[in-house]
Amino acid sequence: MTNEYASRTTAGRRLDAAFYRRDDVLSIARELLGKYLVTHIDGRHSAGRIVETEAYRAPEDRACHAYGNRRTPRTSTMFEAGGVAYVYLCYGIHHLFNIVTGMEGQAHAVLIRAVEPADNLPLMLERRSFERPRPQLSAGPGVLTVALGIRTRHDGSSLIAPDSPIWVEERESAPADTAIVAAPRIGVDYAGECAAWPWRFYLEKSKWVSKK
DNA sequence: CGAATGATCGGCT
DNA sequence: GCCGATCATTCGA
Repeated sequence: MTNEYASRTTAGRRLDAAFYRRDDVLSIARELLGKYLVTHIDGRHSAGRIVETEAYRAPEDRACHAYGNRRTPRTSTMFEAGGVAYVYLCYGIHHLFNIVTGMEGQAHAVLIRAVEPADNLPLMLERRSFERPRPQLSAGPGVLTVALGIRTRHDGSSLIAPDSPIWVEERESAPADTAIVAAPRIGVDYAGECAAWPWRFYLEKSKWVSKK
């Protein structure tokens, strides 16, 4: 793997429109575990192995920003065809990265909650002002975006286009179903009964998950 | 225009 | 475990 921005060399198979543009966001959230989130941002390459995700699905999901298929300037990205980034500012501080899925008009998305450092660890440490790797480097939706250089300016960015700054690729065989835990999502207590739905998925044995 | 509110994090008790 | 930071977004007046 190279760290040169000019090179688009990949270590695996980039996920395509057919992967993202499916109706079942829960399956996609599961299948993203073990895939690699790659960024070429500010002329620099980095990547992390996805170990924790959450699914959000309008219209019935009260935790989803597009609950009831509510279209606002912010949520419009979620209604695009699958394969683009939905990035928004949370608590005025944190940039949270989601992957839009489904067909155009379906507001479905997968929040990436944690990654294990994969490519260019020194850069990820630098972006977080860390001396040495430890889980807080990239375990959590607000910190992994810092480690990978993702910001709200990437909202709406394609994950499919050949020159896109962010994409996901497959580098290894999928984890066994028994290695995956399904649990309620984090931080959505305001969402009533939806808060209990087990739409959070993580690799049970990973040390890089935000919360067990 | 004013006010409320977060799909979080890190520091402090 | 608790709590404040910090601001774009949203909604209501």
